[in-house]
Order: sequence, then C-alpha cells, then structure tokens
Amino acid sequence: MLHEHQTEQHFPFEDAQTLLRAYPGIYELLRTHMDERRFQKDHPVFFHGDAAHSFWYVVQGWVKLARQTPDGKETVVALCTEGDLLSDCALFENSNYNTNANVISETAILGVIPAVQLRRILNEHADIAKQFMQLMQHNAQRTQLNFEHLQTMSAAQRLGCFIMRLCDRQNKGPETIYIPVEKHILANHLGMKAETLSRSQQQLRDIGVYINGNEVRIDKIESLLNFVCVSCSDQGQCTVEQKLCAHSSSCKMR
Amino acid sequence: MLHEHQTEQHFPFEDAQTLLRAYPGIYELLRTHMDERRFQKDHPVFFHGDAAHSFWYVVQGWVKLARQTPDGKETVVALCTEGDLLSDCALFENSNYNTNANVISETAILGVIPAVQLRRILNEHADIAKQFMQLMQHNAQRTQLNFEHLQTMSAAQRLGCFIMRLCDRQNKGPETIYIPVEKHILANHLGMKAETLSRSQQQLRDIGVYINGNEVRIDKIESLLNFVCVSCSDQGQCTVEQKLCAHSSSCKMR
DNA sequence: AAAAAGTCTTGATACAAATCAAGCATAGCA
DNA sequence: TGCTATGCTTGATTTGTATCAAGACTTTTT
Repeated sequence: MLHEHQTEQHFPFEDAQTLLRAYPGIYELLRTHMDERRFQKDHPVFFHGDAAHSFWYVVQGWVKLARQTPDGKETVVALCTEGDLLSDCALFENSNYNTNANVISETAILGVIPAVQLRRILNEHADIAKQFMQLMQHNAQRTQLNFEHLQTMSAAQRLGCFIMRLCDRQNKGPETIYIPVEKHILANHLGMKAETLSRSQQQLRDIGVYINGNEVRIDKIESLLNFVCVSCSDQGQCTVEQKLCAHSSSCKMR
Repeated sequence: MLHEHQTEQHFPFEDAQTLLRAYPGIYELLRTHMDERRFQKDHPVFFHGDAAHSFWYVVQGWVKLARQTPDGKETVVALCTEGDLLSDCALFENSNYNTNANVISETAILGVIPAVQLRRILNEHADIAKQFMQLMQHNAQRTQLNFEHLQTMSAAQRLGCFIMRLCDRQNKGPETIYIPVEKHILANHLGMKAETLSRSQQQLRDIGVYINGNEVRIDKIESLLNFVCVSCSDQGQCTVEQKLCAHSSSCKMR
C-alpha cells in the first residue's frame, strides 16, 4: 500500500507535545491518564451515534473522522494525526459520537481515557477545562475555515493549502514531503473527487509543486503561498503561512 | 426594502429564551448582565481581527457573520437571530473577533457584555463555563454540518434545509413563512450565487414549496423533508426534522 | 408623478468539476 | 513468473453552477 520510503516510523509520544504545547494542562492530563492502544488499518475506533463512553486522541498514525448520509455519500470531516483529539463530544454527559472514526494509516496508536474519569477531572480543575474550551474554539475556527475554502477556493488551491499544512506538520521547509493518506480519502476531505485531485496536482506543477504518487517536491514555497493564501480570509494570521514564510528568504507576502 | 407584511415586530426579550432554554445558566447571565443596544441596517457591530473587548448576542433582528478574502470574496459564515451568540472568541484573553458582524435587518437589538466582566463570571462559576462549552460544541457541530451540506447537497437541497430551519424558528407547521434576509446574502450563506438561489426556488415548486419574493408557502412538509433530509448525515437526530415531522400527520420519515 | 436606484428573476453562454470509461502502474498472491 | 486486485492517472463527455446580460418589479428620490 505504502511505498518503502513512507514506512511509518514509530514517533515517540513526545511528538504530540509539539501540537499540544499551547495547552500544557491538557497535555499533562493526557500523558498521566491515558491508556495506549494499537490499531491496524481500517479498524473502526468508534461509530457516529454511539454513546461517547471514551475520549480518544492520536499518539501516532492517521485517523479519519467521517459522516454518512442516508443516500450513501460520505464526508470526511477531518484527517487527524499526532496530538489531535477525536471526540470532543465525550466531555459531556449523555453525548454520542458525532462522526465515525477509522484508522487509515497502516497502524495507529491511540490514547484513550474513560469519559467519566475525564469529566471528573474537568470538574475539579477549572484551568484544564478552560484550556479545553480554547482548544474547541480553535478547532471550530478550523472547521469554519474549511467551509470558507470549499466555497471560495478552487480544487487546486485547496490541495495547495493541505500541502502547506502538511509541510508545517512535518516541520520542513521547501523540501520533499509525503502525502500520508490515500488519495481518494484526501480528495473527499478536500471536497472533490479522486480524478479532480489528480488533475489539481498537475495544475500545481506550474507553480513549482511536483507531486508524484505520495511524494511532493516543492521548488518555490513562495509561489505556493501566493497561489493559495490570496483566497483565504486568514491570510496574515495563519500560523502555517507565517512559519513557511519565515523559512523562505524571499517571501513577498506581507 | 421589506414588504409591509414583514415589518418587524419587536420581539419581547423572552423569545431568546426559547433558543437558550437548554442553557439556563447562560440565559440568566445574559439577562442580568447585558446592556441592550439598538442598531440600524448595515451597521457594523465589530470587525474581523479587532481585539474582542465585548461579548455580543442577538436580542432581536438579524446579524450576518462574514469573512473577506484578500482577493475580495466574502463568505457568510452564519446568519444569526434571537438568542444566537456572535462572539464566542471573546471568552478568551487576548483574542480577536474572527469574523465581521453586520446588522442586516431594518433594525436590530443586541445584547453586549464587557469581555473582562464575562471572563470573571466564568472563572467564578464553573457550571456556567460548562454550559458555554456545550453551546460552543453545539455550534461547532452546526458548522461541521454546513460543511457537509456544501459538499454533498445540491443548491436546491441546501435552500430546502434553510427553509425547514426557518419554519422551526418561526414555530410554524406547514404554513406561510417569510425569508427574513436579502436573497444575495442568503445565497452566499448557502454557498451559491443569487441567480442560482432564484432557480433553486423553482425546483422546490415541484415538491410543494412555493417561494414568491420573501413569502414561502409550504404545501406538503413531508415532501420537503424527504427531498432534503435523505442527503443529511444528521437524519433522524436533527431536532428541526423531528419537530416538523411531529407537526405532520403523515410523515413517512422515521 | 417621473426618474433613478436597488432587488429579484429570467435567458444565453461558459466553465469547473463530476461522471463514465480506459489504461497504467504497483502490490499481493498463486 | 504470471495473475489478479487495488489505487492512481488520463481521456471524453455531461452536468450543475457561475457568469454575463437583460428585463421586471419595488422602493426611494426628486
């Protein structure tokens, strides 16, 4: 399934800290209370509608959160990896999971905490509860932005934005990075069909982004930034954009 | 601008309670601490990026929350009315408003609380903070669903879904209701152009929904439900769907 | 009361993405 | 080593929505 160069290394748990570093209380809570579980590809973690008895988050690997309509269409609401929380809803009594969750990397390691235990901790520690509120607010803004992108960006721009964020996650400047999920899943998440994703890749070639299978080589990060971020209302505030801009010596953006 | 029959009555403040009744702590907090302000149409309430010094919510009228991209496109993220909160972000220190907010009804009455005061209250009352968390979670789910709808529903289905929710807001069964905002704003919110909205109206005629200007007459609510909800992952759980189904004697949807 | 401006609708055309259908790799397996 | 299944890409065609342009109403202005 995955090429040799993409064989997944086991990331040490500390990597998740990179993503949760803005929320030390949550990080500490997860570190001390979680139970680690290993899953194989395609394993369902939980189902939309089930009672949310557990709070899940990703230690290593990739998980997709998706919803199904009665007429058989699927929407990939989020692609989650190290440090991402999968079930905010589990923070509340009598709630149900609001998506399906499935492992989509060869293997994944997930952290899990019984929801009742987590709720008890939150009741006792107002500071941690506050950090969760902020994190939820952050995720909500991300979803709002995805909505905007679907409405105002072209397919190629949305792909470009995803690659930028990937660049940031893999902590690289303009070098070779790898698309970690199958194309048809990524296509769905970006609101397009697999064929359109394929054609969008070719468009990105014109601005110095060469995608070959799962391999992505970026010649000029600035032209990617220019191509994508002019159509985003978060331009200037986007942390991904800022970091990549810092990497580049000749970034023309503000 | 608005026809005679749509002249806006002043809704007593209690109406907002209908929408906030699930969160009595928040309702009580708003009732006792807010300061009422009246605005005219097109008045900006706050701007995307400004420091979030105030917490706003709608007592009466309609407000649009929108974002602008550098290349000049606008996305209407939400259309808010009685009981809706406009600036969740104001709950956190050093935050900025993440959208523009503009009054879009002839007049609007907004409630406002200084952010510092609200934050102090939340620090002292964990129960109210928890209700805010739940409310934010609820709003996040709504945004996620909008994302799904944009991706999987046709223009006509999205309009149909909006009309259903409007039906619910105006607490009516299948009778005549009124579209309370301008068509081009509604079109943007539903991810389409004004012309497409106009053509979608005609499609809805085939299933017994007659839209004439701002007036909407619904012959058979069941066929609207059937037309819209088969393409929604929330089918069966959606509170709007459930209520309208209860109104109808012969609703075939479970 | 006429003119001007705004909103909504309708018609003709253009275009981006979906769909349908092959073809081409690569991986897994007999 | 070939066979088959799967994922990805490419090509031809269709479709839904955007765009461009005009016309029909309303409301506002003068």
